[in-house]
Amino acid sequence: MKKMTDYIDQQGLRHSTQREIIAQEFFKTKGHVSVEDLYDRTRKVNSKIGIATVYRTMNLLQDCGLAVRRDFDTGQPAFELETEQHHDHLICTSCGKIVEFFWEEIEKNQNHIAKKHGFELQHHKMELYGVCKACQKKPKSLQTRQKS
Amino acid sequence: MKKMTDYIDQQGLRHSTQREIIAQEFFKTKGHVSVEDLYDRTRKVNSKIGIATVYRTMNLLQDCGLAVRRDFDTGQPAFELETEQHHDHLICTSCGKIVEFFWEEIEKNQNHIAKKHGFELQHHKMELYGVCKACQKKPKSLQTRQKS
DNA sequence: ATGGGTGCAAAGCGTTTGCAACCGG
DNA sequence: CCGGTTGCAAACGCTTTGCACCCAT
Repeated sequence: MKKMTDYIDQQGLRHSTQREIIAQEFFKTKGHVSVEDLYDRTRKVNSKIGIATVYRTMNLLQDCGLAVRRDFDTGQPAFELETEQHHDHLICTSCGKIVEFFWEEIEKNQNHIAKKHGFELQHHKMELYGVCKACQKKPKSLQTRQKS
Repeated sequence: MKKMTDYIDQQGLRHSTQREIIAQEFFKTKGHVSVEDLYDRTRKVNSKIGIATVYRTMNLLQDCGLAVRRDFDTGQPAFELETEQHHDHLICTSCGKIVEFFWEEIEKNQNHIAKKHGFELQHHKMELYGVCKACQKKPKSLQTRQKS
């Protein structure tokens, strides 16, 4: 929160109630939020907030280094709090649940693979897709709800 | 090619010049093609082909198990020939070049990671982003052209 | 009072779809 | 001839933008 207000000041931007509400709702989130979710939740606080402002604020939060946008194969991007440590994700293809994990071997060896092919590595994306514990209990026929 | 005609017959679908042209152009591709590229190339063969037909044909090719759609963080999806062996990708963030690689450790251990979090693994996605050899020679300022 | 911020609606962009004409079997 | 296929344009879903109005500073 403070990081955002600092950024706003330092960039000569302005504070607004909308930004505060949206940021607050975003910080309240433990895991990952979609724009939709965030929009719905902010509307409960102030029903006049437009979706464009949610998009604009999320872009601002990314610029501050507070939010990261993740594009999983779920149809809609998810925002999470930026953390110091890189991590990857497990995504439930049934309910959309997202779990973070750290895999040391990847972090250690990704550079070798890149170098082997003449690439100078910048970053990577590792996503495991599967069915989470809770969804495994559902009948198979209800376990699908992927992007397409 | 034969696999497609077989599939068309067996599904009671029909053969058409458009499908043949598009499929042929797709098979001609060594690496990865975007819809745009494919559309441009098929138009050189028959300028009346519409983009909707390209989309429809690529969906058909996916249904036959001949094409795979890859959604990299490049802004536009790429289609590649379906292969027996799973592999992952290195993507040049400057020119968009795509290189395939196989990383045994990942294939072997991904299940452990998933199980550890209670997930039943279905598939994964591993992408390394960096700058390819050719692009490393360009001035740094020209090395970016990522999605956003 | 300035000029950035907001809401709304319109515009973008890539992809899909409805429909009438078309054509393969 | 029948029903799948095509091209075109319209519809879509998500995100961005233009603009007049609003409100921090």
